[in-house]
Amino acid sequence: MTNLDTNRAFNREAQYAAKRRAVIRSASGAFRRRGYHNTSMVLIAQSLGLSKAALYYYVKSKEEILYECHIMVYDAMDAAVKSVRGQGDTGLGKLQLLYGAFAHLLTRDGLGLLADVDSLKGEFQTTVLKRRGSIERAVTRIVKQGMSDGSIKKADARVTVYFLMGALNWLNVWYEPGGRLSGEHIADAFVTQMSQGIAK
Amino acid sequence: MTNLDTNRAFNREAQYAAKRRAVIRSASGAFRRRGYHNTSMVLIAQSLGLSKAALYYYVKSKEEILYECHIMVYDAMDAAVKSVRGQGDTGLGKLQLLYGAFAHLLTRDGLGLLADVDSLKGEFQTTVLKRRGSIERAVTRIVKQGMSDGSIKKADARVTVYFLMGALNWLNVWYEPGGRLSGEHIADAFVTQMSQGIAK
DNA sequence: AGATTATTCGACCATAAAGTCAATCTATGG
DNA sequence: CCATAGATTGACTTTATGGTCGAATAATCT
Repeated sequence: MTNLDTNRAFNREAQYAAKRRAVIRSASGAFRRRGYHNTSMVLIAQSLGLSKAALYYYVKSKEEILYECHIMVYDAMDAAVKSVRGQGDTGLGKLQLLYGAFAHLLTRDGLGLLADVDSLKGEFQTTVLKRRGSIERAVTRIVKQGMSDGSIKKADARVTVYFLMGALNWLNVWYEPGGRLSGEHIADAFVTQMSQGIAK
Repeated sequence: MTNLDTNRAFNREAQYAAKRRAVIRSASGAFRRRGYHNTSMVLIAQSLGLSKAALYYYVKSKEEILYECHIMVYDAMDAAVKSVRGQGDTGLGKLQLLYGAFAHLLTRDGLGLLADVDSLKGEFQTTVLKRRGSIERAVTRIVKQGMSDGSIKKADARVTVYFLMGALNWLNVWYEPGGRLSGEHIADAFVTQMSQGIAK
């Protein structure tokens, strides 16, 4: 096996992985715009110039696509959580960085939080709920930290977090990529609004 | 035709209307919990102790049920908007009343904002979007009023409103009637958070 | 070039769930 | 107690769509 061989083989795998990702990304957009159940496999296929059958070469089921869409977002969010570790002096400072990062993910980066968790079954649903819970807990932890260090006003942390996450989730419905409002603009506005809402 | 007749006839109609409402209400809850597409007509029927066929005596289609669910919420919200007319001295004061009323609707009163607008077609969808737009415009108007009278900090009113409406919409996902958090509690927290987020 | 493997497709199958309908049961009025 | 209108049903049809499969095509290796 020559070096070229492994390069080729690698290329193959990379090609496959790239196309698989393309399927997920394309579906993700369609799901966000039209909803999971209003998006047929044929439509996803067409938007990629493929036949429906070809899709199943890259993916085991429609549900798996939805699952991967969720995972994609939560991976990005986990990365954001990790990236603010150490940064930001107070809890509020940390939260500002994190919340801004979230807003960027969901606008500039074209990712979309999906609400369709109920369409996932069994293991898929369990995992996704776990991931969502994990994110929420991370945010809650920061909020509580802020309440301890005096940067955030004391209140029910759970409600606070749900309030903030809700605003983010609603982006799916109204944010249009390339529209009047840029991701930066929105992220700024959200961070400001969030900060003032909870700062002490 | 005696007086009794008209009473009876009225009773019939009232009975019919009441049962129809029961169908909508029951479906509304199921839609909120499981999602529109994950809720079959058979399930709705069962939860009312009826057969699926009987449902179609009260309702023309599943889509019509979804439509009515939306309308129910928007009617309630319109009423809330009307009820704060005249009340509240500043824009912020008005908004506090309204936002609290909204939060109450969506918790205590068991109504649920649905995001499934994409599952509605044609006239149905148009109307629902119109109603949603109308509510958003009403809220925007109040926010702008607040920005004029100095009670609300100047910012992009549209983004502000979306932010606030998003937090409300997310209630569907996490609020559980009869759970640890009462509707009152949540409404209070939301109003506080909202106020501080935008007050000058 | 020929063999082998990766990719794609047309045509089909399976099924869940919406929607229909003639027949039945139930209440109301005379 | 019969007649009529209201209410409900079981059994059926229809349809949309997710998913499968063997064959065909394209790419890669020796």
